[in-house]
Amino acid sequence: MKLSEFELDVMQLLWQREPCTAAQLHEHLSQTKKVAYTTVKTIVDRLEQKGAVERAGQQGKAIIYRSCVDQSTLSDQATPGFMQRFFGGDSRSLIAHFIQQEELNEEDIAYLQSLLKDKKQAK
Amino acid sequence: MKLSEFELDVMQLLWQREPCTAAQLHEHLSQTKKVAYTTVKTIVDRLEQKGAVERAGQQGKAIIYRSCVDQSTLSDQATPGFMQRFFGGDSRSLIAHFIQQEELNEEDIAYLQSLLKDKKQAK
DNA sequence: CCTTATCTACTACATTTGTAGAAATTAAAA
DNA sequence: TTTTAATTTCTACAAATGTAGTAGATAAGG
Repeated sequence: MKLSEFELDVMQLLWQREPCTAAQLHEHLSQTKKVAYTTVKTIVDRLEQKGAVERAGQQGKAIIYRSCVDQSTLSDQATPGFMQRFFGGDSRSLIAHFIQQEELNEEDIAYLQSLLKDKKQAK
Repeated sequence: MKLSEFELDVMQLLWQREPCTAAQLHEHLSQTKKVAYTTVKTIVDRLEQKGAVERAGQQGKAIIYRSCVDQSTLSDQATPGFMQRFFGGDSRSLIAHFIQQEELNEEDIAYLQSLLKDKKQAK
């Protein structure tokens, strides 16, 4: 399943607070970005058409939506293309990039170290 | 600078073998994907318009191109959006995902471990 | 020098994406 | 029950994207 950037922004919100209505999604998106309610609703409709979202009931006249794909499924799909296009397919340099650029606390670091250790063991 | 997927595919090739002509790019892309020469040339033209690529001479009647943005600049720009959209902005889970999903040899693992150690030290 | 194969430049078009208004509907309020 | 305010549906449209054809230019070969 291929979703656009805006569609993913909506999915992101939905994953965090589902089930919810288009109005609620609009509410939260508005905090970051000036956007009309109908624009958000259009995106939700497209997500429904693509089968990423489904109706989970009503609340007054408003439709309650819920996701029907999960984040990990989509990130699994997107990951190879991203790695190829921005890091020439070199997973090591991608991981290195993130380790160096991103904020990580001691606990995060310890966790990632343990993952690497496991990875090594598994060989 | 915002480039499309196909544009990035061409950039990727260019970074690996620049400077080169549109015909050479087409040659390599053809190995993976059925695509007309003029399609590739159109993408190169658009990249030139966007200022991602420039002319670096001629070879017969063919134009030789060279990139004028580098991979790290573009990946730095793309990274936050990708992390947000596919991992809810959680860099730790993104890195974890890649460590677990991707193929890494012992040397890669050692390298990444040293980066984490540095990261910890720097605190 | 003329022909030709190749390359560029220009144009075209369907689809997707971001964006939102207008019209129709309906739950809720009065 | 009638009005109203919020929602859904439908429609629209510009820009970006993937895709490629056509026409014109030109280097290279004969």
